[in-house]
Amino acid sequence: MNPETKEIPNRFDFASAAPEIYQQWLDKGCFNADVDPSKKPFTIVIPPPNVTGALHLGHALNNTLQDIQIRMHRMQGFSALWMPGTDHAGIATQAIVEKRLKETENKTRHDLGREKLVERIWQWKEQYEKRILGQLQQVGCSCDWRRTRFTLDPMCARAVRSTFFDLFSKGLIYRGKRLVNWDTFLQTAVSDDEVNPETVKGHFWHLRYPIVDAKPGEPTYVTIATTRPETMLGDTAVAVHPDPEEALNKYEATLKEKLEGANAKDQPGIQAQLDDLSVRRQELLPQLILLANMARDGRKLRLPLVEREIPLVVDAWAKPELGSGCVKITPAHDPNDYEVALRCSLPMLNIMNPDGTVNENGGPYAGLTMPKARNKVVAAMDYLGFLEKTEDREIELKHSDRSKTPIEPYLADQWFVRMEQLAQSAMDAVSNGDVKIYPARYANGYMDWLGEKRDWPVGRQLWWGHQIPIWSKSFENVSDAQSLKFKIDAMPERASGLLSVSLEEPTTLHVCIRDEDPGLEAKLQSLGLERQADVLDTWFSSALWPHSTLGWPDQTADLEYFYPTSTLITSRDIITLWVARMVLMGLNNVGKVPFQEVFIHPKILDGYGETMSKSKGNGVDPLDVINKFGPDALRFGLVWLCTETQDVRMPVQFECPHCEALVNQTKENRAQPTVVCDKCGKTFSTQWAEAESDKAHPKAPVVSERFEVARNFVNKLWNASRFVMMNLEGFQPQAVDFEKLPLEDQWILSRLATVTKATQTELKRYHYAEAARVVYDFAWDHFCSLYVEMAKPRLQDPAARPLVQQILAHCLDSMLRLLHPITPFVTEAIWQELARFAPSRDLQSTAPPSKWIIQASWPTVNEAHIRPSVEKQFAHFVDLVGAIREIRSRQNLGPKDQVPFCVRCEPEMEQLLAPMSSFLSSMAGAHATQWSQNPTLPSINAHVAIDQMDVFVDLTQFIDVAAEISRNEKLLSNLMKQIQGKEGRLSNESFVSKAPADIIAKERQALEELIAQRSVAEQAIEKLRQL
RNA sequence: GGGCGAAUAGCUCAGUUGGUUAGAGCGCCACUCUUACAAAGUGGAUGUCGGGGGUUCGAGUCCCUUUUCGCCCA
Repeated sequence: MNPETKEIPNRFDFASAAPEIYQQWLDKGCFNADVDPSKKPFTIVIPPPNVTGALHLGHALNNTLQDIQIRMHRMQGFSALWMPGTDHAGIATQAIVEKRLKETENKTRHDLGREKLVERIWQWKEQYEKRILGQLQQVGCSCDWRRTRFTLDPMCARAVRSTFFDLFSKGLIYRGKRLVNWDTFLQTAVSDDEVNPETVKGHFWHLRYPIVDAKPGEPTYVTIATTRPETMLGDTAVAVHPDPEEALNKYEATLKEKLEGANAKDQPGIQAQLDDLSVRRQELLPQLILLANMARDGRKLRLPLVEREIPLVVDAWAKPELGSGCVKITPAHDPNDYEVALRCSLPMLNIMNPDGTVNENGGPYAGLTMPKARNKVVAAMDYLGFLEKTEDREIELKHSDRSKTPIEPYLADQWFVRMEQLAQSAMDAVSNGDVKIYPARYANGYMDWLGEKRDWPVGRQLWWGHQIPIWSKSFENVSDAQSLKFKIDAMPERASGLLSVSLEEPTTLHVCIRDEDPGLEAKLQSLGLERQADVLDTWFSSALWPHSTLGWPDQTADLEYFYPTSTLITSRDIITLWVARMVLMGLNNVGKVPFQEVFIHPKILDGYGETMSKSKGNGVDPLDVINKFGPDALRFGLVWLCTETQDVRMPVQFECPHCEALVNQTKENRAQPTVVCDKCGKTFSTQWAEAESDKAHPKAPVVSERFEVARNFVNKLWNASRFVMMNLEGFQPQAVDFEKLPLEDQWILSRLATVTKATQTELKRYHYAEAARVVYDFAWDHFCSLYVEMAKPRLQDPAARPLVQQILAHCLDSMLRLLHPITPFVTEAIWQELARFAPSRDLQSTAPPSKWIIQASWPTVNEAHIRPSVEKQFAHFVDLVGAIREIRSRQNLGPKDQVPFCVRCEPEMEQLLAPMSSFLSSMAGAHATQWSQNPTLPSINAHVAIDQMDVFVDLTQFIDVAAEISRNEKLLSNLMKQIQGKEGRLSNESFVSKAPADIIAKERQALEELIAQRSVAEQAIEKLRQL
């Protein structure tokens, strides 16, 4: 043994090695990517993590996948830029800081004021950005850290201003009244994408509104039904269908059509609806027709409680087939009612304050929260006799994703981006292939969402974000507005394109400024214009990420060289919110798509198929995994599970801090503050521990045993390398003539070339798990279990030794390169060691490889080495070893017992395998006595039939008769089953007449072989029984 | 209600255009501390491919239907 190698420990000490290696990469500037005309660019922009908190396992997966592409392309000679950064995440971040403020200081944001709050959030950002970037570094991410950006930094801010100004000038940004989802807790509008419907228990209240001056024969009241009775305070009409009879006819027709097409199970339900319809026709229709006529006459209702007169109107929104056929209209608090109000020119009455209490329009109910107002309204209506009945009902209630509180629909001023053209451009980019989405099925959702072309509400009533760069003023009359507009149009900044102005009908003026310009802002303020308080939706700045980070709006060299980026790797839940918007903004701003490919990776779920989250207690912190298994195991483990079709399901365990046992996490124990270890019986605490008594127990990290496979693999790689290095003493690089190599060398080189090719192909098409599997099998099964085992005796032979050393060194070298993108630390550590023993080891070139594997070149595929015939021949050897090993095991032979065997085979096989006899001795503990077409069989033997060979192991010394009989019987029954199947198939006339000839021939041949094997087995049993 | 996806060994997952006896890792059983690795080695056991129909000489794979689960949208 080489004395030097004694120093190599038999475990990779990742805890001390990884940070050191990472620091060296940093110091050497290995991650830096610059414009280099001699290279092709390869660019990825990171999906910027939110600065709301620490990274979770999903981030670890996302970033590992990116790092693999970056490292591979860097090795392939690209100028590989990975652009890092974080996202300010408007609502989420502000919500967290506000929550903190409330908990620790019992203050609201209004106590602090805008400036102070924003200052606090910056502090939070600094803290978490540092933590997030640190985590990425521990995972091994090779980002160009010099370029780290933040969506709220000056560079991004400039891009946001330019974009906003451009869209505003093109008339693609406008302000309108829209019904928004109002979060009364955060006091901001949230987008449709940020609300979740939840089914809750509620009621359906039937209320009566009296008709003013009902004439004889007319009803004295109308009945309406609602799930939100408090909104009656804001009612401005009641609607009835203009032609109830026609509407019912239409409804009946659709029901009948549906009935015909329905299956037996659904039919009764539809029939019941039809029955209900005919009752309606008789009992309700005459009155609805009457009410429609009264509405046309301009008749009024008296709205109880607030005692307002409101009109009865006709509108098709009132469905005669539902409820009473009449519907209350609350334009300011319901999207459908809002549409009705527009059609019928009804007033819109807002009854809610931003904090979720009833405002002065609610009369006596002003100041109450909406739920309290509901109780009072219902009680009062009941008291007055206007409550007809109350039904229990399950209702879908929208909840804010951020605050988890119920949403109040609410009419407010909102800024919108007009999506018609922008959305179309992003759709075209995918349909014409400029942007390719993998896996392709995700293009559907992208297309459907963009296809709706819904205008994008971009304003948020927050303080944390890019403030909308618009100054506005409303006037009493049109002429005042016009005259100011004239004045502003005449300003020099207007002519130089720094300012744009638009008039919102009828009398509001909006001015947008392109750049941060305090002088100009002051000028506008002196004209009485005031800046909009709202900030932009977070996704507005994220949408610019691929070009804003490269310096746009300046035409920088970076932008020219690195844009469009090569690929975007992200998770499926933001395909619409983020990916689609990046495409349309890139096209609008730069005129080119932001990336050529998009890869959507799986989500990580826990063992129950639920998404991991801190609030459930099933989240796994990547750092816990790194501490236990190492960064390479974390990465390899994630990649190993990252398959095409399925989400990653990962059962989660607590690691007992007392005994290190893994305790399965259940839905019960993951919610407890303390858990008792089922191995050592001691108690440990979880993330929920708050009481001092609970906190006294040590906290258990949450990990997953899924990473054990990867940890073991890293260890295998480490030790295989250790073996190679231990045996490189006296190594001299030598030229190798492939054609003259022994079979085993040709074989491993053929495997290596094939695996190199496959790894590269699979990684390029984002089949990560497949790539990992290919290298894993090569390293473990082909290299370690076979080639290294065969190398052991050869290394003892002075004649063979130099060649074996050369092949070992070369294979290890290539394997390290192939694995480097997935497991960067351990490969770099081994690479450094290997250079001490074999500074130059390439088969083709004598030039020493790069000092750092991160900068080494990607292995090239040597097509000439790919030999299917060699691999087939070698398979015979592997079969033979397996056959003998099986007999040995069945006979319970000790490892030192050498058994003789003979083989019946053709001369070609003998030629092939006889030279490999020595390997059979070392690997199977067996020596061949004969290779022949007609060997003399040992008197007591165990027979195994393998492809083109009959192997007879001489058991004269060892036989365990019972074991051998039972082995043969089992074999026999297996053979019988197969023979039966084949005979059945071959006697089936239609198979013989219809199946292709080659398939039939194959079946026939297989049958013959099986029959031959059957008779051998039968004879063997017979013979054994006689002993 | 609409769309997408999944269901294969005890667990987590592969399975390319339909074609011998459906694979891997973990776990399990047995035997080995054999001088790279016990986080290892060798061998072994384990499946009505969710259910039901259909197409085909032949279906885990294609078609229809159904159940369950997950995600997205309304």
